[in-house]
Amino acid sequence: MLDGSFGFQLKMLQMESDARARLALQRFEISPARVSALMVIAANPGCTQTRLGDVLSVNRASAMKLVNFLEGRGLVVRKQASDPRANAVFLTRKGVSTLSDVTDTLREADRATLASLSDEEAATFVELVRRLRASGAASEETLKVA
Amino acid sequence: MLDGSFGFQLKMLQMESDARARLALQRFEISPARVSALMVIAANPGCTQTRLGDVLSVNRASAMKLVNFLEGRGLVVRKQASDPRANAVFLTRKGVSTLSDVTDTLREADRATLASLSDEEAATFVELVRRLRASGAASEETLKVA
DNA sequence: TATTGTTATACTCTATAACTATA
DNA sequence: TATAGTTATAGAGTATAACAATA
Repeated sequence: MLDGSFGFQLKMLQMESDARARLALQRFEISPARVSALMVIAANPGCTQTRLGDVLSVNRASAMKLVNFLEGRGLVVRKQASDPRANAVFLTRKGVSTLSDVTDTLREADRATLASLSDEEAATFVELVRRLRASGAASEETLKVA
Repeated sequence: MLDGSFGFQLKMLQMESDARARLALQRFEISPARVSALMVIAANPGCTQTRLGDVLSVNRASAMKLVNFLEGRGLVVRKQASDPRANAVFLTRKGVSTLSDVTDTLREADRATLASLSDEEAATFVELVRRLRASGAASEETLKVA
């Protein structure tokens, strides 16, 4: 069976990782993507929806839907930003505790994904992903054109 | 800015890789996913649509749409399989030559994705992805439940 | 003039379920 | 009964375009 291009291998691995995370998050009734949004808001208290979208690489309209969902769940709130055009988004108390539980669950899922590697190999892999991400972010404007 | 969970980092990296591949494939007017299907058929001449779907982790209906597209482009043909219920899918002459061009293009895109790593690091990364994929395939039935 | 949030709409990819024809 | 292909339909996720309020 063909191994295919590296891009394909990477995609299949990511899908595997996502499926594992989705399964682990079932009891919280939340998707991995929505947890990511929650994480970004937690790390950037009071961020605008547009800024959230930038970090997640989705547009304003999509970022708004994420916030709508999280707000509907009582995990985040919209407050008035210094610029009255913008919303400042914050985690609620419930959002903080939910994120804590969910983070533990995701950590386990990540561990399962990397289970076939030694501790050293896994650390190397995580570090290389981090570096590739860091360098890729620089050329993101170029790619956005696509 | 939050680095987020490993799964999130992996997803962002994959999206970056996919966007790059999509951009590079623009002149062929074909998506990375459809090229992957073409690659699988090339490596498995005469494979059924169901088998194609298994390898790509999509169901029969989705695999059929991929074959419809590739057939419409004249890149593959459906022939009668030994089991008359099934189709045997093959690359056409045009499919072979297109795949060759497209493969070169994708190789460049992959190189660009890994450009920030040294040759040794890139080799390590590719190898670790391959191993993670190989081990994950074993537990695929479990994940499909999700 | 540019930007934020919003709304409505559409597109892509995939899944599900039902049907047919074979095994 | 089980499976391959097909078809129609639905869902998730995202994008685009236009609008109001504000900078």
